[in-house]
Amino acid sequence: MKKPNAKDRILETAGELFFQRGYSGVGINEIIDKAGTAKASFYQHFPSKESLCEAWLQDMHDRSSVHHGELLASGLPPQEMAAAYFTRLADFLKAGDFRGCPYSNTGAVSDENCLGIVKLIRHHKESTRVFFRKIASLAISDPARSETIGDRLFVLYSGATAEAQNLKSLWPVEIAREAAEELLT
Amino acid sequence: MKKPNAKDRILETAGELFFQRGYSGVGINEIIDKAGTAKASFYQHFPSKESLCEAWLQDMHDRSSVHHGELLASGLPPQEMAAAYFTRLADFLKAGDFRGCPYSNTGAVSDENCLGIVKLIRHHKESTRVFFRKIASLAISDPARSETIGDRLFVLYSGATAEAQNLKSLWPVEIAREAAEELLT
DNA sequence: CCATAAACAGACAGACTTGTCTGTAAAGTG
DNA sequence: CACTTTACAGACAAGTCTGTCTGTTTATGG
Repeated sequence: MKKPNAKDRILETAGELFFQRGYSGVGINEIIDKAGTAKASFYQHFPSKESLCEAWLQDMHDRSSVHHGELLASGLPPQEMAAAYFTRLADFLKAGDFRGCPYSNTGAVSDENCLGIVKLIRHHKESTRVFFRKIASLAISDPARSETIGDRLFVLYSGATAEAQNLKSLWPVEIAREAAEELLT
Repeated sequence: MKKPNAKDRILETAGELFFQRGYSGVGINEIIDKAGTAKASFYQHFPSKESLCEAWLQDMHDRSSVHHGELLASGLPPQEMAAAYFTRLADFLKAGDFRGCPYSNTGAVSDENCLGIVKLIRHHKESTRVFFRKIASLAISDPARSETIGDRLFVLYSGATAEAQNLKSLWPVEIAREAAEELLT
């Protein structure tokens, strides 16, 4: 009988629900019901729904940073690094019922006065861009060219995620993976 | 003093608002207020908010089909065709305050029981994919290869649109345009 | 044992949502 | 003029949402 504290349960439950149905599609009441906490407990830990969303995005970003770091430290050749990344992306999308990128999905519904959320999305995306640039720099010696290729990998990754969601299919990820491997040759 | 009929005013107003703030971020009341119609008039033309959204998506799809057809019939060499497409995409995003792809944004907030909306999104995306495949077929003789390149153009286009929205910047579109030109060489 | 902190339950306010309803006014058509 | 279509105005229902509040229970440390 695992029973983490209320804050962790809320964060985990909210994460699943936000991911599955989107930030605007989930209400506080459902979150606390599914997490088994009282509303007062929720507002003791999070001042608002928006701040809960920020905590969720931050949490995911930290996890993905770890993953990026591990992959970069793996010593794999860059093509295989990219291939491993896209393979893992495919697994992630399939497991999540093709719900796409949580950051992009959240950005699509948060207006510009959600400053904290917008900033977290931007920060994560920029950090992902840097990750791809690092992969590219392992395969391409010319710095300017490697930055360009890294950015292309980033755009491919984003498009693959978005269209896998729209089309509920994995072929965009396969296409992106192949393209990435060719770019890194 | 132009005064189109109520249905057209509703459709136009809703289109602007949906695009700017997302399907779930705009209510019927605001739409009819800004369109200057009564609620009863709205429900005389559209059985629900969802059907209004479908009409909007269909309307945009029809317009983009015309644009795709014109570009394909322009007689331009494929690289220039793609370049023109991405240039126009950049203009569109800039003019729309980097609100990204209306279809993807709508898909991010419509659950799976919005069957009509989901179908329209898929249809538009598949049709855009076909458009890029046609461009690729003008540059690449091998059919299998040209389909692959077309799909890559499609993924690049999607990623460029999504990340221009997230980062509020045009560089993803520039990157995608350059990559597209290289793919078609 | 007792005090303090944390989480519980749940009513409530106030503002929003979509959609229905009644009734009125204007415009076009015979 | 009479009739029909179209649109107007706006109250209303029934439900949702976030956030606040009061009060009770449970657990933990001294």
